[in-house]
Amino acid sequence: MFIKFTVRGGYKMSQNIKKCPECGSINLIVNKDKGEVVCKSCGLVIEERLIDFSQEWREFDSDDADKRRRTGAPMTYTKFDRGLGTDVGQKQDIYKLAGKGKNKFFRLRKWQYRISTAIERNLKLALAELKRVASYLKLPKSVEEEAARIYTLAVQKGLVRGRSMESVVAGALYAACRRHEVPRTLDELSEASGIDKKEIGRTYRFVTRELGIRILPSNPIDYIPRFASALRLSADTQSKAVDILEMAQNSELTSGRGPTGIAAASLYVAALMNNEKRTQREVADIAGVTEVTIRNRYKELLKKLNLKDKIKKLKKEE
DNA sequence: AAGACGAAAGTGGTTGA
DNA sequence: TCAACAACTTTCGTCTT
Repeated sequence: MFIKFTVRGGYKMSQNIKKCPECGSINLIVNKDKGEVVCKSCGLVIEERLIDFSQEWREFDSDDADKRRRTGAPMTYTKFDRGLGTDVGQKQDIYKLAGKGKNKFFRLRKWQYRISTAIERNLKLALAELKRVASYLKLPKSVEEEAARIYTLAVQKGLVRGRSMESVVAGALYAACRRHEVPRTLDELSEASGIDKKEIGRTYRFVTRELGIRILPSNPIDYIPRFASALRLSADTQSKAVDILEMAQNSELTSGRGPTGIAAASLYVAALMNNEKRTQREVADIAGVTEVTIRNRYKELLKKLNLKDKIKKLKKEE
């Protein structure tokens, strides 16, 4: 006989059990509920924990789906109730009720409204704002989700009190970006959310400290691709900049310095070497630092990495 | 004339007493 | 809580291309 089971993905596998290995009988019973294959003659359990991967139902229309599906939408922090909330009815349901039923219905709705506590209402607003800023910055969904989680925790700990909701949202987003290694500068967040840069930094520090979120110092390399594309530099220059950055990190030029400044400087050098020169001002604007900072970093890079000779060589070759 | 460079003074945040 | 401090910025004058 064949015991057929379907593996996820639709791949079908059949296991060929023909007869009982003990008594040789071909009289086998498959008990799907228990997941067993038993020999009818001698009672030997040939196979236990048989797994049936197939769905035991199929859905042909949305009615079937409603009746048979046992799971709902995925849980998400980007909805104020994590996507798990239920509403008491929509208007169209009223017509199915009459008299007493109608009254009950309105009562329930009213109560549900009241039960929405201040926290939930705050979350609702805040998550809308979060969504707006995240999409403005074109942040990936995972970051948005993380930021929502951080914000939710912050609200639960009462950290929003005395601070503006928007600034906490911005702080949570900033933290989420850092954790997911898609750093945005404070300036960018400031522009997107309309909150003062200092304020975002303050709440960011406060929230991460209070929630005990550990955040690694952001890696300058993470900034390279974004800056490079904003400056329309070639992929070659980009990888060169990363090389330079790695060399800089090895000679401990990077510690204690602002990561954006270093990223900007190595991009500037890489562009120079690849004959795709950008002015210091251009790079500085994109990276959100001043020319002076780039100059300082640039100077250090040349000195420590002996790039000066290389640049000179390149120039002579031209 | 634009860009690069450097000096000097100012800013906001951290650290250590 | 305050002063010292490091990193970064702003501003401005000078030099180079």
